[in-house]
Amino acid sequence: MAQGRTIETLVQESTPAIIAGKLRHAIGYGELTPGTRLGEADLAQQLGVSRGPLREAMQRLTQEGLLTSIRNRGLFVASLGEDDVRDIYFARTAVEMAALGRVMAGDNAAAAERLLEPVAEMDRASANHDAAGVGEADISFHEALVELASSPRLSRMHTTLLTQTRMCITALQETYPEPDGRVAEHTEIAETVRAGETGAAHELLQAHMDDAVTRLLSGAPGLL
Amino acid sequence: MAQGRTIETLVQESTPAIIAGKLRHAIGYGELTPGTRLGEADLAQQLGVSRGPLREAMQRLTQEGLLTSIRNRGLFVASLGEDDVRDIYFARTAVEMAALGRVMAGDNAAAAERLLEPVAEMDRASANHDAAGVGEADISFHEALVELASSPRLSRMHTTLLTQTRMCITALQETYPEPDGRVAEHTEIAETVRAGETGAAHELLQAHMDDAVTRLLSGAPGLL
DNA sequence: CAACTCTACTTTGTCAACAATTCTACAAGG
DNA sequence: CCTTGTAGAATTGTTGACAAAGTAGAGTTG
Repeated sequence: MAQGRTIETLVQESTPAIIAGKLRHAIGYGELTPGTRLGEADLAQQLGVSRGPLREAMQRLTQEGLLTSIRNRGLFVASLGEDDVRDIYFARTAVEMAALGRVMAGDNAAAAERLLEPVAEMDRASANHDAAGVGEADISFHEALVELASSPRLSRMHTTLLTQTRMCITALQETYPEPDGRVAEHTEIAETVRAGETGAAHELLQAHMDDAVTRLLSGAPGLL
Repeated sequence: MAQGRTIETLVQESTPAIIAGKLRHAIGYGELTPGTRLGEADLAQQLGVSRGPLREAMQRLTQEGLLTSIRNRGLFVASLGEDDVRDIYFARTAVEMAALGRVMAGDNAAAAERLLEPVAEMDRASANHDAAGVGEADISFHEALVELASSPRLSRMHTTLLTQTRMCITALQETYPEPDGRVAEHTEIAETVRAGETGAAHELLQAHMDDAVTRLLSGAPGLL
């Protein structure tokens, strides 16, 4: 991302893109909870922009599936039911399995090193009993995995899915279990990558995903 | 989609969504070729809407990656280089392989029937020497495959990828080879699904995708 | 003759006002 | 008492106009 240039790139990204990023963050971290109605006038004033650019940004998020639009009634933060949780992880599995396959066709050692960075961060956060930090490092691990596949389209799709994953995690933060197990799980995946054991790595990742779903759903009897 | 109701649903989709659909179609079918600059005033008048809704629609397509935005200079139809073609098919493979896996965990016979519908259409078009029709049926086959997985997120991601696939096909329509082979290929996949031969189906689909890439790239020495 | 500068034009980015629709509250009737 | 109809208020959808940035061309200068 930030390529240490002498002069920072002049071409700034468009205003709607910036606003969309802020909204995406707010939604992912629970500042805007599912079902919330996004009043244009309020939001615009809050963000210091006019309604025009804000509406453009919201269209982006609608396209991503983070907002649902009802004509003449406004835009709402998408609600996630049990089916949605299952679908999010199903789609994530599809994306990350493909990424894993491509990564393991390349330099396994380098990939493992890269993957162990967020694991170390997770370990650190775990030692500090920082539940949010553990969650964030978890996300970083999977983000790194997909980045390593260097597929722009896979990464783009994954970004949306990760935002929705954050929504799930934020909404059910109490569900977070023993962090030591998570550190071990991720370490194991990284080490399997290093060893080049393709089949095992895929199985571990699949199990990791299935675990997450059952954990989330067992902790969420009602919908989000 | 169309659920034969007595009274059709009253809530119409938002204007930006409609416009985005039209633009997506125009881009997919080559009415707007890669690199084209989209002047707002012209397009708005041409579509019979004002600049506001049009801008909102274009933000959607930008989010999808169909348009690239350069601040203060306008929006351009995304150009597809060789790397993009490879990436499109890599992402499509990820999505469709996952869909295939889920489909084959269900009713294989029903799935095969559904998949053979576009194959029949392809055969018909092939008999009429209708190259475009063959291509469209090809797309329909893969669309049906993903629909059968009934995963909203996978379908959404796939829609974008199919638009980009159409761009490739449209840009290199001359590359289309003997349609008989294509009919056979798709038939084989559908029949393998019916037989429940999971491993074989995945291998066939993978080969099908790889073929498509090599065919597209061999026919496209220059970029699109 | 090439390169630079300045001017005018076109286009995008942003904003504020108007029109249309929906929600809320309240009153009337069965 | 519940349902139905009707105003008012608030919000979204759309349009048009203004300001900023970029582009193209002619003119000038080395």
